[in-house]
Amino acid sequence: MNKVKILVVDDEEDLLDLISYNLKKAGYEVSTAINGKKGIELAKRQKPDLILLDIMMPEMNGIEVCEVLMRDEILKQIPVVFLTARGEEEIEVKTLDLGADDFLAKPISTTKLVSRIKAVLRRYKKSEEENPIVEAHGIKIDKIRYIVTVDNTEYTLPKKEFELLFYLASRKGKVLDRQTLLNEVWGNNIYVIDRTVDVHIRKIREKIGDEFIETVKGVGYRFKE
Amino acid sequence: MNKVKILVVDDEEDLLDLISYNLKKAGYEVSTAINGKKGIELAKRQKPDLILLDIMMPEMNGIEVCEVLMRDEILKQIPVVFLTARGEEEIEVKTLDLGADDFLAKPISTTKLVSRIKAVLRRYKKSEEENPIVEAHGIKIDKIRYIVTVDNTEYTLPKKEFELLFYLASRKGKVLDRQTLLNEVWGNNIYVIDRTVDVHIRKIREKIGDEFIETVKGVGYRFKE
DNA sequence: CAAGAATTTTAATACTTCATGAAAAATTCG
DNA sequence: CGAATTTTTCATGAAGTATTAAAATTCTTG
Repeated sequence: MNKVKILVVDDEEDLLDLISYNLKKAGYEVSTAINGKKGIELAKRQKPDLILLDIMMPEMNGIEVCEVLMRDEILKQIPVVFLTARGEEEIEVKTLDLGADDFLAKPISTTKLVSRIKAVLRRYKKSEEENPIVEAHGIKIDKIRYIVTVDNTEYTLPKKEFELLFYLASRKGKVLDRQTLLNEVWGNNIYVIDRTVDVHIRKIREKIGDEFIETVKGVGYRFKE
Repeated sequence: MNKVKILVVDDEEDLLDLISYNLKKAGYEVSTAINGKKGIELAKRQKPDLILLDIMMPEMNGIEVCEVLMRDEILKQIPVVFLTARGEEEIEVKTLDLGADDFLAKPISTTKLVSRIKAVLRRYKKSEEENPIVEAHGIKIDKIRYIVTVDNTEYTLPKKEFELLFYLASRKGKVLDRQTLLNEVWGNNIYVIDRTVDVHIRKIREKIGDEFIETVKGVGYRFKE
């Protein structure tokens, strides 16, 4: 449940701030670059989930940046959304084959910005997702229905408890420490003390019984194999 | 083994050739029209499975073409994907009302063109394959007549409410989050806050009773299995 | 078996989410 | 056009959830 990372590249600092602020408010992790070169560097280092790229920039424009990205086997996978000013001349529309995922004309409403970005991300949503139904020892954890079944009794756990259980059960036998669980289930950028995990474990056990999750003292928790 | 037919309408012959070439390569049967009027003629004669429509065209623009198509009982069923040049944001809003299925901003890579078209066709096909009558626990939802029957009492729900209910009921047991519901029931390109879903759910419950749709806190809604 | 360390449990508090009512905006239809 | 209906937004409070702190318990090890 890590936050989605977005890289914004624009030479106008004000706009960078504005966009950054709104994307953060919408729950994204944002990094910014003030020119194309820095943008490429950051992209390589961070591997963001989406790049928002201004076309008109001095030195290296957005299209050039995009061309560089496309040459990298990993970076080429990342969806790119272009920002363009209204009235900018067409840039060889017919021959360009850049792989833009969307275009947003400046100025753009923040609502629209966010929802367009959501739409693009949605299209890219990873298909390599975990199997949504985990079964073992008479327990069935169904992420499609958000229902846990133990010996034909159904339980509805609250979101965090369900996701914690699901995460553990998807990795049967593996001991996971608290920090890992926090990172993976809660998300990287959340500030929560690790005792919180204990309490959730306790609540899960309270509901479905304590034979499924084992404690490994000094290390973490493990779903019974 | 009929090929899927796509009609491309654009006034720029080069672009028409480029798109046509790539769609054919992707296994589609392609026909082209160089202006809106010819496009409509061809659509009537051929009944394509999808229409790719440039917005900016002389004489009759893409929006006008679409409006004509919408007046025809048969043609209105065909999904329309718009091609829009950068900076034509305003137009986009209008086309939403027309029931556009997607937007492609020029310039677009041919790979993306094809994959987006595939996505639209997939989505469209799915809805065709849905059984138009869903029954469960004394409720019958009939999409042919747009009537819901609960214990022999008939209800006529407004469009959005009906479609939301139908969508949920067609996926019994599956938890659907608000964003998915918005995308699937409202459409990809619409900007509506997700609390809207809540209100519609409430109206549905108000009318047919609240035993059918369950709330999964923090996740979404689910039709009782 | 006692001390220290780690976990479990309890309980209090802060935080989220959703249902609801009402009103504004958009759409439909006469 | 204008009234009726539908759709969307907004504000609020109640219910449910998550988090923290702290006390009780269990476990480990010398």
